[in-house]
Amino acid sequence: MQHINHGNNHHEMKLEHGKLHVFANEEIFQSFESKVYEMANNNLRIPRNVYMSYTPDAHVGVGTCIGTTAVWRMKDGCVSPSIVGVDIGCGMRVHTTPLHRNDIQDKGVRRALISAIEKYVPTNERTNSHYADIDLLNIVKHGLLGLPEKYVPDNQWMTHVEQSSFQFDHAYLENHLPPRIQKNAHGQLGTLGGGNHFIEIQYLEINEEQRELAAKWGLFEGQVVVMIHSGSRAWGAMLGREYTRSLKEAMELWGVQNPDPNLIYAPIASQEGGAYLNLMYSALNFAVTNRHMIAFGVREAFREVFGSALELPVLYDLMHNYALKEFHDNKPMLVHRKGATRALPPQHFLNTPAYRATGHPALIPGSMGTSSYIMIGREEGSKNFYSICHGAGRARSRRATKELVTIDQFQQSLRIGTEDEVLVNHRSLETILDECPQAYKDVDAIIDSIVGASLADVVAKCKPMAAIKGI
DNA sequence: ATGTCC
Repeated sequence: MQHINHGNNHHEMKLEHGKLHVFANEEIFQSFESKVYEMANNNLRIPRNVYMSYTPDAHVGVGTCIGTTAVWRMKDGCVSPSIVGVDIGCGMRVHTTPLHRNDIQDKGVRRALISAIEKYVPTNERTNSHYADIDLLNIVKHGLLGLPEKYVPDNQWMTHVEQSSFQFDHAYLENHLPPRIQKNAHGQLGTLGGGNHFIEIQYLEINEEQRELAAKWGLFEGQVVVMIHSGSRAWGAMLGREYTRSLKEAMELWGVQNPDPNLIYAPIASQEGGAYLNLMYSALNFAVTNRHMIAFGVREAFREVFGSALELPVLYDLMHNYALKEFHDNKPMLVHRKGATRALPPQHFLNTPAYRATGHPALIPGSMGTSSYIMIGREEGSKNFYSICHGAGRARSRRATKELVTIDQFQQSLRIGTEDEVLVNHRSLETILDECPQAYKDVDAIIDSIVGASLADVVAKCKPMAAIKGI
């Protein structure tokens, strides 16, 4: 495999079927196993790919590595459900509070917040939605624009998001809408889900060099913020599965060959490709609304503890599993991000108007017990279609983690029993052991890779004080 | 990721 080191944590790998760019510092670059290059090589066989890259958090996934940015032209390109990933529309959201970390240092206060959040945000609702007056069809068709006004505390909840609504041809939806999926999905609106999804209460450490920008964004040293990580729940998973099956059948019919049976794709212009894109947009609408409603519940919880005058403005909401039509060099491209986060620099036209001048906050979670980050994109990010990492990235499988790490070690990483303890909603850590920090790469090395590659800068570090997880 | 498999 021919390898060009461009310096600044930027590597170019010449694989059999095309070029792969890798953004990683030396330590992370050396840690990549050969399987991630095999996967890239299979992905590069998809016709007319114009760009493919890994961010430093890249690791093996189904069909495609998590941490992939892959681009095709709209006019003759392909769309791949495998490069979007199974949790369509999964993403991050941060709300600020007027509170200082000292206000919630008391463990009793933090426990009260955890209980209140659990009351308003079910982790795994299986009965009826709390929100009987929300019309699911309206949500999947129109995203945040489909919400009744009473669920929008302030107009900035509509404007401080990557995208509030995704438009698509609703005919595709109406033809593929099993009633069972509708019922399940409605019951899940505003619920957290399991796996790596979480709600964390954190406090900020502002990067001195970005103090001006932090202030513009309303951030201050020691500020309490709430970080939310969730996706499209069963809606995206079930429809995604259905469309993966239909694309697979189409590929067999067309005689398309790929060594990886889990790698699914179709031309954007094909009926099947178009149908998938339409489904995907409905899932993005569900996902952004789901995070909005989770935040709405978190706001209720904070008001229960601190009084009903308290407001929780949204800092930003953005996704890391999707395929978006974006203009790059004035040409319409389909940019797939699977475990990759858009980080646009100041003045870039793709910024949502509220963040046009400053660039938007790029929200990067760490793992339980470690720091998360609020970043700002740089001009140089154009070399990677403005993609940066989506988190620490898994270092080992759930199973391997459970075999390797003890409960004691997990407790230590949460600093249980100290002043610094990260309080967790679970009484036993056993059920979420596969989410311990030891399951993930070192997030600081991942961020170092991104900063060293000049893709983005750190605005604030977010230190965990309490974590709410599903199972 | 997902009422985790019909």
